[in-house]
Amino acid sequence: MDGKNVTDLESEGPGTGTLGKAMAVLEAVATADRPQRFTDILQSVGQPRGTLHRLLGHLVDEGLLVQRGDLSYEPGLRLLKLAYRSWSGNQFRDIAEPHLLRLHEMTGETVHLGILRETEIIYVDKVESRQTVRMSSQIGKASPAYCTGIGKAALSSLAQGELERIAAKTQFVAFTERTHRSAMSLLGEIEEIRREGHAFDREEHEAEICCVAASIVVPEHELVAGVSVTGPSYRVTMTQLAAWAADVRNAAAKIEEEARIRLGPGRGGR
Amino acid sequence: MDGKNVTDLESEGPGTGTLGKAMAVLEAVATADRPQRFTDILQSVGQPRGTLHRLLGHLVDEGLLVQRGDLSYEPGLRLLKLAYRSWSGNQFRDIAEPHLLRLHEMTGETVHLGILRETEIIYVDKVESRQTVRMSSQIGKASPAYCTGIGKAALSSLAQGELERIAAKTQFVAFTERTHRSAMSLLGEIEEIRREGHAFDREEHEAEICCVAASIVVPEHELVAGVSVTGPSYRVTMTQLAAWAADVRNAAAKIEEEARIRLGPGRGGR
DNA sequence: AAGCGTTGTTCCACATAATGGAACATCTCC
DNA sequence: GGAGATGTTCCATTATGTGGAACAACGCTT
Repeated sequence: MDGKNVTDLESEGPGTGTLGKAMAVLEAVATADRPQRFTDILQSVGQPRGTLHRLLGHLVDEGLLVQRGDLSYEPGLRLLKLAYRSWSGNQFRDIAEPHLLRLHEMTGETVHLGILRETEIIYVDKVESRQTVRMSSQIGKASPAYCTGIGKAALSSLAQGELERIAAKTQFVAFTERTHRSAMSLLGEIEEIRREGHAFDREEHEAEICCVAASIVVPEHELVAGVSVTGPSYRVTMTQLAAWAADVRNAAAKIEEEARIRLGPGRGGR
Repeated sequence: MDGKNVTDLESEGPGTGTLGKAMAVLEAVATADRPQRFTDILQSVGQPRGTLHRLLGHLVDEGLLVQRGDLSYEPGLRLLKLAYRSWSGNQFRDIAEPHLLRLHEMTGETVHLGILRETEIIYVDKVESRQTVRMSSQIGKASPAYCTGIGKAALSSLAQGELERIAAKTQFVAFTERTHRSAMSLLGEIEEIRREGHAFDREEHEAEICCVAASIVVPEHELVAGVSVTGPSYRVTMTQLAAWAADVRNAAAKIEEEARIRLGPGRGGR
């Protein structure tokens, strides 16, 4: 029927049928940083006008999207409701929490917990400098794995084949001067990270922001994640970060150990 | 094809096609408070086995659900990613924030901001007693409108017809002794709330918890919401709540005014 | 260890529901 | 008031999802 859906944009690919298309549209709108108009979406998702129109209609009916007065689309409230339990019921986060707090007390800087999902890191928790900010603006945020500390740490703990698959799938965008520009460059650093046991982000994703990170792996649950301590370069030197590396590795190890125990045998009985 | 999907569980109803069924499944899993097994879902969503099986397969492929080792299903991380912008890009929340903070400073108790979505209130922000808790456990949570302060305040600002439609759709569950048990009972209180301009929750949803709330309405954006101040009964008496009512109404009015201005003309040009 | 119930998975003829090209509105800026 | 966008509707075509029923894989009990 369609000659194009064979190509993989970034999603899993073929067999997902109608739902896959709907989700691609949803993701296009949710990922964009401003309300998307019909034509915008038309371009990001390569679908015929008629189809897209109906798809959007359904998404709005379902409350997944909201159409504003100027006809542009925004993510709807229902998403928040649905996500609620994927966060609040997240045992892994619960387990990690005290360790994150401890790490924050030791360093005084922002601590992140993120989970690897293909080429992305999704942040599931954050402890930051005691501020009035309540829901941290980062929860649920997705960042590319190849240019973040947690991302690289997580990648480094994958089997080589898996790592290469993901590296091949990654789109290298030069966020800053120091961002990796190729899979080769990334794979090189991963080697080093494997030896050291921790990863640095030297202003590779955002200028003036750097971090140390270590990975957390729970194979029984196909869970690959990481913790990091992040700070602004003007306050946190690389030497300082290096000094924290052991603590970060330590925290990661503790979380990993506890998760293995408390999350149970998992899909071992598959 | 199917003789049952005509009945409305709680979702919009018919014309949403395949996507609608998928979302019903997703919602069933996300709403349940523990991992759902195939058979559990089979019962909550009235779909034939074959259909449900494929549906679940697709949802897992898309990352919306995760299948665990014991074959049970949980909400997936992708939901968190998708919800991210429905929260972080939410202008209304941004606008309300300073007012919530002020209200919190005045009262010292927990302040909520919630938006009405049919029969439910979805909490989009929360300011609580300065604790170490970071992401408030409430963001994205959905509670029934008929037994919460914000819910009743929001309902009271609807046109009578709309109110009755929603009341008719509501399932009255007796959470506590004081929970409304019928639409009639609810409609009665709504009358009163309209006169007063604010609503109380007298331990109707959770024992030992009560609140005062006032509604926020931005018709241009089809937005019906509310703010509340909540506290445990042992510390916050009804007299105390009544004393705060004016402040709550005031904050609501301020938010409403600012939202009208800053959110722009909205769908007026429809 | 055989038997039975429960739970999850696969198959396939069938028709519903998605498809997408093209014509029709509607708005916007010269 | 016309030319170029941008959004909406229509409808014959068939791919896609449907769901009954048979099958497989447990986990209990006898």
